Amino acid sequence: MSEIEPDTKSRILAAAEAEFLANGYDRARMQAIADRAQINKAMLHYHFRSKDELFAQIFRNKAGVFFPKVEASLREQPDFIPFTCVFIDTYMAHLMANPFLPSYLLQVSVNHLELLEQVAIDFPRKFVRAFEAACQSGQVRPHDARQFVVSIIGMCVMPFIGRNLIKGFLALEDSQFDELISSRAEEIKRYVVLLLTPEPKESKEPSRA
Amino acid sequence: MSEIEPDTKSRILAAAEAEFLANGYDRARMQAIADRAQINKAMLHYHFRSKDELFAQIFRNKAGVFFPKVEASLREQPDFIPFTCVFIDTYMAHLMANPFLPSYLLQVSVNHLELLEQVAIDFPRKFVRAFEAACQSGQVRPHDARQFVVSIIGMCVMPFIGRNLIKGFLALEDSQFDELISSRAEEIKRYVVLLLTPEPKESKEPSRA
DNA sequence: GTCTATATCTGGATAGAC
DNA sequence: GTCTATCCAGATATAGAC
Repeated sequence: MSEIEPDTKSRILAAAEAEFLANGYDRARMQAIADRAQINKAMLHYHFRSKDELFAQIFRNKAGVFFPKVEASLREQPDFIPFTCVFIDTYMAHLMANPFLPSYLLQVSVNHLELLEQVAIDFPRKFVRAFEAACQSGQVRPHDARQFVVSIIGMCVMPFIGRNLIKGFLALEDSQFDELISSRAEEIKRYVVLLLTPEPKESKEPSRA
Repeated sequence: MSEIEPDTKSRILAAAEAEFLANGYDRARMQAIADRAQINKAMLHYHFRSKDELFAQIFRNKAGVFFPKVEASLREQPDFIPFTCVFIDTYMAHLMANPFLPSYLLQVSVNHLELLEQVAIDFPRKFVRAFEAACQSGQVRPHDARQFVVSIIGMCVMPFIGRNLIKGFLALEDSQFDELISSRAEEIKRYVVLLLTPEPKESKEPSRA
């Protein structure tokens, strides 16, 4: 009408995003998306050929923004530890802004693996290389880089994919849970610093037999 | 025949477990389960009323074994850190024996939340309480217990729910990935020890031999 | 208990008028 | 571009013979 309503296509995208987020790909219903967008089911197929295509479009949009932004935080820096801390802040900020992404990625990794390949994501490997360099230069405590990456990702991502589970297990209210998420970056950085900081050289302590 | 083949019902259960693991609840097909069990589709409905019922049965079985076992590792112990290490070993061992469970739990937490409530799982809260006690007694470095729990779970569970993702991101072969999983418990325990060990007040040696 | 055949239902996709 | 009506495949579930 006269309102500055977003055009149909973007309404559909927003509606689909919400529906996919709420229910996951398999349980998401084209009808429900149409309802959310307040249009007819046929319009979905007019603008996007299929459910698959619709999902792929959204995923590409999101991933195309997300990964470059995260990767931008990976600019070379002299010190690896603060560099990692920046990465964690960036990563968590983007997750909080796009809390659906981890679940999407899991979906994709099971149902639409080919989509992943279209999005070049080499920053994990870059990270691993940077980590290994830092290990050798003695900047960080010697450590398996891949284990470290898995730990970081796991700690960051867990609250987003396991929201219901965690809330249930720990008997948390929504507000408590959101609070937990918002202080999560600090928590993870604490781990990182503790884990990576090399033991003082001349120490009297036995270097963990 | 004359072989000591398991009876139909258990064959179905095993087949269904495999199918649910491979494809998740939504993409699991009753026909595929029947094929795996080498019986007819109708038999599934004879022994278990519906797909939902079949899933629920499996879940209850598994959860009924898993949680008590894990909980058993939570016997009171004098020192909280070794106690946590034992917990991690137990937890990871059970995950490796039941690699589908984390994905199941996620499924359930989205689609079948009511199933979770049937399985009494109060060990996370017990753990939190034990943790807080240890904090106050100065046995461990002061710390947010719930954040800690989320971190542990995330680190343990990540490789099981994100197998494809991790393999893709880090460009790992199956063998490398399995190796990563099998040394994972050690990795996590290293984090735990570093994080929980109180800073040496003045002493020359941290109380860990 | 086990099968074959079939009913039923759901949901993605298309045809065609406007 | 938008709608109504419809198709059709795929999947769960049931009927009923053996």
